[in-house]
Amino acid sequence: MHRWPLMLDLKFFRENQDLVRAGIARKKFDCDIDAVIELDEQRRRIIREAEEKRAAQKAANAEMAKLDKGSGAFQNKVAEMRGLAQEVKSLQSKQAEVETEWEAAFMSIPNVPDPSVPDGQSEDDNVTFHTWGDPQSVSGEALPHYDISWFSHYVDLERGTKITGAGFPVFRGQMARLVRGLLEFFLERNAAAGFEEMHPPLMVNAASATATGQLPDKEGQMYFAPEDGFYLIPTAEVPVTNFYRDEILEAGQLPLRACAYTPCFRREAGSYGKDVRGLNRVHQFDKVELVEWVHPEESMIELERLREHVQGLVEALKLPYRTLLMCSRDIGFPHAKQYDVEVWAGGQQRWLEVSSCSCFTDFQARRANIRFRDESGKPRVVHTLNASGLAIPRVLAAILENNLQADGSVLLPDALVPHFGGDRLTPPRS
RNA sequence: GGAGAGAUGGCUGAGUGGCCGAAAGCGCCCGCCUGCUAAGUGGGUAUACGGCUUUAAACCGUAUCGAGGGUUCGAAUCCCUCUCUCUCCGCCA
Repeated sequence: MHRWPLMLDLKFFRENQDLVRAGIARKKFDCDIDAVIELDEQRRRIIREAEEKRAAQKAANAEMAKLDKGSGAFQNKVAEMRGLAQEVKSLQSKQAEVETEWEAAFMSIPNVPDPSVPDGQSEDDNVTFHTWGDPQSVSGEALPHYDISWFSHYVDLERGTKITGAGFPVFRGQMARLVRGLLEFFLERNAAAGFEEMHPPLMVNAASATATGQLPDKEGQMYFAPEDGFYLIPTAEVPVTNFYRDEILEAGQLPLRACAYTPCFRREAGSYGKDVRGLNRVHQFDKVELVEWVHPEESMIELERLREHVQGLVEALKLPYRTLLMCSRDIGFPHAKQYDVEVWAGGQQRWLEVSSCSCFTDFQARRANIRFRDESGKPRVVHTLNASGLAIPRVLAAILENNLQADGSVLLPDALVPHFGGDRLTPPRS
């Protein structure tokens, strides 16, 4: 009686419980698969019963349609059908109840990791997949960005705290321009690579957040406006992926590629005191995001392409980086496979994550009900991918740290010069 | 925020309590016909879930006429709530 999204391939799930179980066991999420299976059985039992009664009711209705309404036979039939009508009603409400319960249980099941994802217990088990540039080659002047004398002038965290709260920086003057230049650089480079630029809403409803997997997994990490039931987006992935929610695309349209610049809002609950200095972790930041909708058979190849594209962005900025293949316990709830790209921040002498390139296989597309017509004309669920391209604050941090000159200026990579309108950021006057 | 109008299949658009999953037209697909094209002509043309089946197809059943709830033996059709769209007014970047 209800239409619910195709959350998982039900049949696959039922018939390959062991695979699903084994896959999920490699991840870090708790979920009760037995409960889901039990609820599914219960659900199907009730559906069958309710539908049988309903079919009987409909058959009787068809007969009654042919009877004279004033006749005794008609009146008898009405009396006879009263009981059945009650049964149908109560079965249907029971069905709705079980389905709601089952759906909630189902939504808590994470995606299964791809076989190529290495086992691992923590971030220490992530595999270094690729490196580029020499971390030791950075400027001898390197300082943590937050220790650069003029940093608090250009990135005013104190006033941001006054205006809003901790973790809401105000970028000023040349730094604001540099942020804008970076965004422009990323957007243009992505557009040149075939990503359609989008400018989406910054707030989303619960259905959208559920489709991409933020709900129910990350409920506490999003800012929420209860009056309207809207969530501030933690990434443009959410509104952009939902662009095609509940749609059936044509096979010829795939792959679809989009990019979007948006501010991102993250409560970062539970990470207090961890990496929070300067720009390392803030509650609002700018990011250009890449999203793709692809044919299921191409998603893993596309992930590699996407990763290479993202690496190209970092290379254009001349920032040493490494790409990690994330291990099973370090990939996210909706992820099948994930690479993180981390740039070297020479002042802090540490790696900063600036992009996460992910393949969600059909996990998000099922929840979002995004399908395409395959060669035979049958609807099939697409695969989605996304990547940051790139997140601004940490890129900024690395540029500041790695390119700091003795006179306090920061030399900018050639690629940014036309977007910034100069080849270096200079200390503020006075 | 106030007043009014509306929401039906890929599209247009009928349908105001009883075989309505839904007329008709358009589009699309398959066939026929036709020097070619156009026209004509016959048929077909949703999705999901459940059942059956080794799988799939076929088949059977159920649901879906913006969403949710109600009335009724029976709802696209009646009632309530909500959402959205359009028009007018107000407010406002």
